[in-house]
Amino acid sequence: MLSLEAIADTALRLLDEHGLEAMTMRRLAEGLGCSQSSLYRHVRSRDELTIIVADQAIRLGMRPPPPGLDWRSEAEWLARAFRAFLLDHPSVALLLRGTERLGPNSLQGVEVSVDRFIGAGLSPRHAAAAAGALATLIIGSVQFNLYLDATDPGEQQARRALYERLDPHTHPRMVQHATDIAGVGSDEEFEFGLRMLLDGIAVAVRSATDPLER
Amino acid sequence: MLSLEAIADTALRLLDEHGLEAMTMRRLAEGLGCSQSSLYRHVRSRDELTIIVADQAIRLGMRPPPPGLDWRSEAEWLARAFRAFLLDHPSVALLLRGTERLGPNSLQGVEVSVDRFIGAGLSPRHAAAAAGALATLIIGSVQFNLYLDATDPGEQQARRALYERLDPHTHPRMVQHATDIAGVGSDEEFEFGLRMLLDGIAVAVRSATDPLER
DNA sequence: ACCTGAACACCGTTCAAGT
DNA sequence: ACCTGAACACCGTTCAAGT
Repeated sequence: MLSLEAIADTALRLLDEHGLEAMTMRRLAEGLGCSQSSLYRHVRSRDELTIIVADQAIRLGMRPPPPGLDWRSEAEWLARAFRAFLLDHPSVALLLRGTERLGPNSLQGVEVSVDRFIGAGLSPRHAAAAAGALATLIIGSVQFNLYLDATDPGEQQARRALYERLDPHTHPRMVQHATDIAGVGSDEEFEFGLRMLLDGIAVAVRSATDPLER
Repeated sequence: MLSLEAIADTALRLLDEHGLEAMTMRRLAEGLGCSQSSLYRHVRSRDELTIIVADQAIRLGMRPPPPGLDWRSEAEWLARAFRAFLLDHPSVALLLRGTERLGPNSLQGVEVSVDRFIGAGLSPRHAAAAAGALATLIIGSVQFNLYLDATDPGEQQARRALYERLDPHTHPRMVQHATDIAGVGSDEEFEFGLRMLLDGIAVAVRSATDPLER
């Protein structure tokens, strides 16, 4: 017997095992042992399905952080946990386009983020903006590095070679610092971006909570 | 007579006028007055085409900033200019997945960003990471808000209504601050994120250039 | 050597026809 | 009332056949 949950589960399995292009209505029906047309009884369209699957994935990717952390450590913990989940399920990252923003689990994520930033001392508007910027950084950093594995020395080497072969007149920095730049993987980029963003938020928190500023 | 440039131009036109789903090999061939198969003479696959188009779009989106700006003002200028370009060509944002990273124009963008951050005082590794984080924020902020126009009062109102109707037990902040949170559009989110990120980078710049730290 | 019509193996979606 | 086979209107890609 067909249910929305069963459809979402099978879709996630197809995604993980065979990638985004395998998440078709035909293969979904085959995996569930029903006809393609039956799927449309539970889902308006493939687009709607991807929104449901994305929201479901967000539920799976959100893990409660250990208690007792300050706002910054907790933000780091949540950000790293969700990023790790996406790295484990790379095709899921391709589904996250903002369209799933209003799903129940996404809303739960916004609630948690906004609550913590308000707790830290930000205004509701700033808290919402900070939560959005953080989510953008997490999801974007996975999405924009999906097919680049900088930990693979072969790929790193290939990038370095490409940079070194550029015209030193038009790309002096790339040529000069080819090894350094090629060596910056998505982990390092993410951790640096996270630190910068949270440093900036810390500045905002201080100026919001500093009695001299009020 | 068919050329890669003509193909990329027509693809961009299709994207702008009719969206991503219109960028098909068939419609491309029709627009160019050639057969579908001819396209494969210039392009290995549709995937390769999207990479070429993405890189071409990056060229169009990069405008030289006015001279004389300090590193931070220049970063803001470049970020806003590229974001404005993407908002003008929303479907282009859907193409940017990191796969285009090694195209000639993307490499030019990395060169410029890295050069400025090194000029500000960051190490090459940090400069590369900062450039990557900034690009992620710009592109992600457009991508994750593509179908949400928060300046549209109807949509803002709908979001507020949705937040207000949530269970106050599980979503206290969303209910309590529904108006505030619904009112934060992608512009505000982007500007806040940009400020936070650059504040954080400013901290790194100070600690890298401060003689006491060396 | 260059080009392409037609075909192949897929898609998402619909709907008349079945039970 | 519920389900689905078959069809429709598309895809990307290939390749034998033409010039």
